[in-house]
Amino acid sequence: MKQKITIKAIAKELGVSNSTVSKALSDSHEISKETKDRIRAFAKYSNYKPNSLALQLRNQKTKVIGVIIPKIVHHFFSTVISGIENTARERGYNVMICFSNNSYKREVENLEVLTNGSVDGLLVSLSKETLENHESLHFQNLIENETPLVMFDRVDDRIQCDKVIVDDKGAGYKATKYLLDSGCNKIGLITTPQHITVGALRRDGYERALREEGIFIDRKLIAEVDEEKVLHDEIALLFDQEIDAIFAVNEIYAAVAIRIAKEKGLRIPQDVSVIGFTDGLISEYSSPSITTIVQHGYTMGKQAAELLLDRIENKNNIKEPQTKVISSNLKVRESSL
Amino acid sequence: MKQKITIKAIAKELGVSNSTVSKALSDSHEISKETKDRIRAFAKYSNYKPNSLALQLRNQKTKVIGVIIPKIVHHFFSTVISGIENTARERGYNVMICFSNNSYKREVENLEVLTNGSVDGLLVSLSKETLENHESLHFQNLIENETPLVMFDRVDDRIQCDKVIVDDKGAGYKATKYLLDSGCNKIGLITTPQHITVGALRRDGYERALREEGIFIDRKLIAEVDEEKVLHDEIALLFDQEIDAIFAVNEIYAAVAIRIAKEKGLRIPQDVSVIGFTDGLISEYSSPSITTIVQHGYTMGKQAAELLLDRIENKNNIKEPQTKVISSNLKVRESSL
DNA sequence: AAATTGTACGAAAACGGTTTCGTGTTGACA
DNA sequence: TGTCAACACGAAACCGTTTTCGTACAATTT
Repeated sequence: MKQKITIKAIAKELGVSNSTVSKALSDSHEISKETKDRIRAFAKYSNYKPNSLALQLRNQKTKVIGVIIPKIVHHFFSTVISGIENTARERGYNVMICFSNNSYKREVENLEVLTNGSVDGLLVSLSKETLENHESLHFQNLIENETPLVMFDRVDDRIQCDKVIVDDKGAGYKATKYLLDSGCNKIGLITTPQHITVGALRRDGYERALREEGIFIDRKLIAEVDEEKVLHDEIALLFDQEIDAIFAVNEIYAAVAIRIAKEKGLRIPQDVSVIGFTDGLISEYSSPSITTIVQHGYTMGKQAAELLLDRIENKNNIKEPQTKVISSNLKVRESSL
Repeated sequence: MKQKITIKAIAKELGVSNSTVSKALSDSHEISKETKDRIRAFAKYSNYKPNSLALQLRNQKTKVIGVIIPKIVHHFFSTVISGIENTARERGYNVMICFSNNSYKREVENLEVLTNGSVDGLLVSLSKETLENHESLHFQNLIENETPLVMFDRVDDRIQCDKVIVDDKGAGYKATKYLLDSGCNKIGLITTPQHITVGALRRDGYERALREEGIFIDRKLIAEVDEEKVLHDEIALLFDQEIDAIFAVNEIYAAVAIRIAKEKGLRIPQDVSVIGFTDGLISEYSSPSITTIVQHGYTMGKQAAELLLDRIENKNNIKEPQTKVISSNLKVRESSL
């Protein structure tokens, strides 16, 4: 890469001092019109652009926010990123994105790198490993440093920072209630292991809806699946029970459930209704299209970014961490009555 | 954010000079063991970490690569990003991601921001608008500056830089040939308008395969769809013709085609075979699952990043720009015979 | 005893900007 | 003619680090 032109070079070329050039370019009243014109013309001619590193060092701020997410190849997270990037850009910030790949070690590494002065604040969604092992001490340093930090979606309650989460419990309730209202009462649940907070919360909502109707919560109707390899088989077990509906905590589980139902000769939604979670392309384009809880990832990203930028710029000088809850709604499609 | 501890602060605290601290921390032989120990102990105690901005300015390199892509909420691009981030990380680089949102204006803006010294090189996939209007002059400056630049997937041949592309023509040929070999000969094509290079190339491959078999290329069997709103209707028109197979240049088009076929009471694949492009979640999880050309986005990202990092670090001092072609293969699933 | 070498550290420049604080020149005014 | 303000610009510090070079002192060699 060729050496870019600097203020020094301009100063030398035109026989003036650095300060004069700097002031001329920032339209200071201290500089005469003739000098300004001369300097500006030359700067434009030589395609001068201020070196942002130098500015960042001087101003002690980078106008960059760091983002750490579990993975990018994931429809929900990519919509969140989209929301983050958009609001950041609107407010003059850039984003630096890292992926923990659901590994604790990589999350810590990313944290190390990003907090060495290259970002003004952080947006984090915790990795699966971190959640499983309940190890979030690496964020404690940030809190002590008063580094602006906002967690979203996959958060740890023990860390005192701003948070943006989905009303998973409410959404689970909403989906289950819908199935109950449409006449189903043998509702299977396909969820994650309990340490994945979002899965656990959606399950809570499911159970609450059933209890309200006085329906016994049958463990046999609940499948906790984890490993992707045995996904199909584990879900198939559920169909050995007598069921008239399925609530799946993500769209892949829902799609697999539909496939199995078809294999068993069951009609959807006449024999089995299916509701998924996270409104992605699968839900929209498969046939039958899938009724889902839409999660508003874009909104989540937007709100998280706004919360962070307000902290960074100290807009509202609130001290206490706040938590925003994004409510989700049901989008009824073909897979439910 | 609290002021972090600096070398200066350590020096002052211990009554030594900056240079001594710096040297001690980098284990220079110039410093006595006792002094080193004293300084290191204090640095560790006070949780000292070098300010990366200062280092970047000093070393005239940021260890960051910039990425500009049309959009992130797109399975193929997110896999590419994944490949980029992984190889970058392995080689000690971070990535800064921007989205043009398919707008020329935003692409230029992003370029401006990223090339002001904050990145060592750029990875770009052109926006739709840029491709439509054939305006890629904003990249000419980069070439003149000798800024390391690699374009991938959506490239402009007129820009002299490294490129990584998919063998779209070959893939289109491969898909069509497969349909022909399986006994189909009235093959509909669902593609993009001609200015989208990838669509045009896949169409070329389609036409070549037909010509080789001496089959007349029927314009009525080719649907050029663009606006997402009328997607369904435009594709439906194709089914007014007599067809026994569909080749769609992306998976959404394929999914919509399957839906329409089902609506018309056609069985898949017995009555109509369908092949899509870009192996995403829809193809994998919908039922029937969709035969697709898999594009190896991860590999593309990886190769693009490697090409760029080699340029940046001047590994192989090749001068001429090179182009890598990623070949794609057909993944046969349920939607084809 | 003088010269050389080695050790251990400090001063200063450099990266590319901004900003504060002079300072020389001019013109107006008493 | 002396004083003062306004104007237009330059010197230098600063952001946090590395690195070159200089140097004081002690130890060794001649």
